[in-house]
Amino acid sequence: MEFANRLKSKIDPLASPEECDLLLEKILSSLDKSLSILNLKAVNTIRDPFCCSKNEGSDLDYYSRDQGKNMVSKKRKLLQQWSKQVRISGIEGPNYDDGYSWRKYGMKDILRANHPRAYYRCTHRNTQGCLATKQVQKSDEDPLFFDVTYKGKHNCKASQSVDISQENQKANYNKNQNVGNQKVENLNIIKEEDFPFTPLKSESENSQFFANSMEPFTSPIASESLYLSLLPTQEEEFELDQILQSSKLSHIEFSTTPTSVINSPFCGYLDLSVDDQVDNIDLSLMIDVSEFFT
DNA sequence: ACTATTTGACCTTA
DNA sequence: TAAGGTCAAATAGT
Repeated sequence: MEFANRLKSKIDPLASPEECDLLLEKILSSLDKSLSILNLKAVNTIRDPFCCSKNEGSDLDYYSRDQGKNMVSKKRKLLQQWSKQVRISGIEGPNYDDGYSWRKYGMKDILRANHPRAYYRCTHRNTQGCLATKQVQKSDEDPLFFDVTYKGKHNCKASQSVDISQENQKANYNKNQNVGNQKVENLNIIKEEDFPFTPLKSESENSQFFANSMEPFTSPIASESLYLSLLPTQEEEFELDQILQSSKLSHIEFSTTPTSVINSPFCGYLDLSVDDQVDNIDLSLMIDVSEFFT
């Protein structure tokens, strides 16, 4: 606001274009940072339990075909549903390993979407009756991103075939070795709404999260690492709140809505494991988001 | 031979 | 009725 007011006062024939450009740049930078702070707050709004439990247990009339093609009225329970967005820039593409084995059973062009949606079900559906499914669709905004929607929980025993702690070790090794871009499998989960599976121990210990789409926050280090289940721990969330509620920030007011945040391409987590990234945020900004988007 | 994927047809849902 | 979701025969891969 301050920069904008300054710019406003400069709009006269005497103001130099360079001066105005500088102020414009500062305003744009502030907007970026503001959105980053909103992303932090989105962590809490996205994880509102209601958003994931609303479908659970609700009965719905439907008709299913029996062997004789007769239509039979039945009740069914809608499966619990989760969604997350995955950024993939490596060779794995949408077939990245999330620890479960999936069988592709369909592909569909979606209206007003540039990329088809792929349908997967758990490999153990027939053998163990596991009803978990997932849908994968390349993002329209950024071809490096995939929207993944999980439906139903795994009840199969043969799941989680991948030792994720080993994967994390490998990722940390790559990070420490400062491996270049070539031939490194990159997988960044940048948005997650209640991961459908019980996080493994190594995941909660290593939980790291970072903002997506915000170039200043997509560090080269993070983009070369493998992250799985990036929800912040309770301690980290508490830490976030502490930062946001510190004296420096006591005047900040957030007025976001979950929907707008979730739909924002900037929605994501900030990687708290990289301290200087947090330092990059100018937390002294005052934001009233309701005015921000009107 | 067995398993996984592709893809057009069919079914369900709103 | 259109769009999304699933089925299953054909095909590909091992």
